[in-house]
Amino acid sequence: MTDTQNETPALDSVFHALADPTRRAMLARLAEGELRIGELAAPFAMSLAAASKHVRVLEHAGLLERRVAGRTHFCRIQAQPLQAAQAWLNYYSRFWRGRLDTLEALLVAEQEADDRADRQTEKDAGAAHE
Amino acid sequence: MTDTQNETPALDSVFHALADPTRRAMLARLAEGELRIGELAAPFAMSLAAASKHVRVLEHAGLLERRVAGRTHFCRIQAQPLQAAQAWLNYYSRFWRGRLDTLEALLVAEQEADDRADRQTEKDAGAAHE
DNA sequence: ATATTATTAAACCATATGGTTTAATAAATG
DNA sequence: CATTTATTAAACCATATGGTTTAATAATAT
Repeated sequence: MTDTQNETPALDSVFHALADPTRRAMLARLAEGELRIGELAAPFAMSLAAASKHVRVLEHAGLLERRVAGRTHFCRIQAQPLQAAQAWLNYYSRFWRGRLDTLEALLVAEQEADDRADRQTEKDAGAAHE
Repeated sequence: MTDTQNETPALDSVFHALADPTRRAMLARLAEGELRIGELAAPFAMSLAAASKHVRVLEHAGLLERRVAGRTHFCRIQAQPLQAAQAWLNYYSRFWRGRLDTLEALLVAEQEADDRADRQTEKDAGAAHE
């Protein structure tokens, strides 16, 4: 685990940005290509000003880059910061899965011990039979 | 893309829960095993009540399960909801990476076209020379 | 029975969030 | 130049967040 205190502000803002369905939908659309603020806002039942604020949240999280061309602002996704979030999730979910695996391994080991015991008794029974 | 509207409330609460460093640190510790609320709260410079609220946020996001034994509450991680978050991140970061790859492929293709053109003119020049 | 311990409830506070509406700014267009 | 278009700024509002402190609750321990 690299840290948990220094890379943290980025994670804060990235996870926070992702915690809103409007913003996730915006990112989803941006994955297909560059969009103007107006286009980005269009699908949502909210004022342009509100959408504009969501864009800024994404921008501050580093998930979106803005290119101003005249009076229109073009937005493109910048998914690099997602990697920190992914890394965090992967690390801890692996940790968790590891724990589950350990548990499962224990159960399997128990089961196998039982199986061996069963086979042994079968064999014994068979030997007695033969 | 499974949806973007129905699985969304879970994503909301999971990402929101993860957007706070205290809660991430709590999860990190829980990855190592079950802890009481008091133990979970100990490392943080905040009241027990505040920590207790963080625990509830994690609980509501489904990331933490509480087992009450007498007066003490034991918490264990329940990382299943992380998978939805992981899935979202993986899907879109792959999308993004795909786009980058496409862009890169275009640039490489252009470069190769240039190279071919260069080789051609070299060859022509060579032929003229010979 | 009384005290101690583990945790939540309640009331409160400052600040953040997600919206709105009404300007303001600045660029393209008739 | 006047107007329309694209976007943000500002002021405002309700509710949420992350804290605090001081009870309340309930289970142990003395």
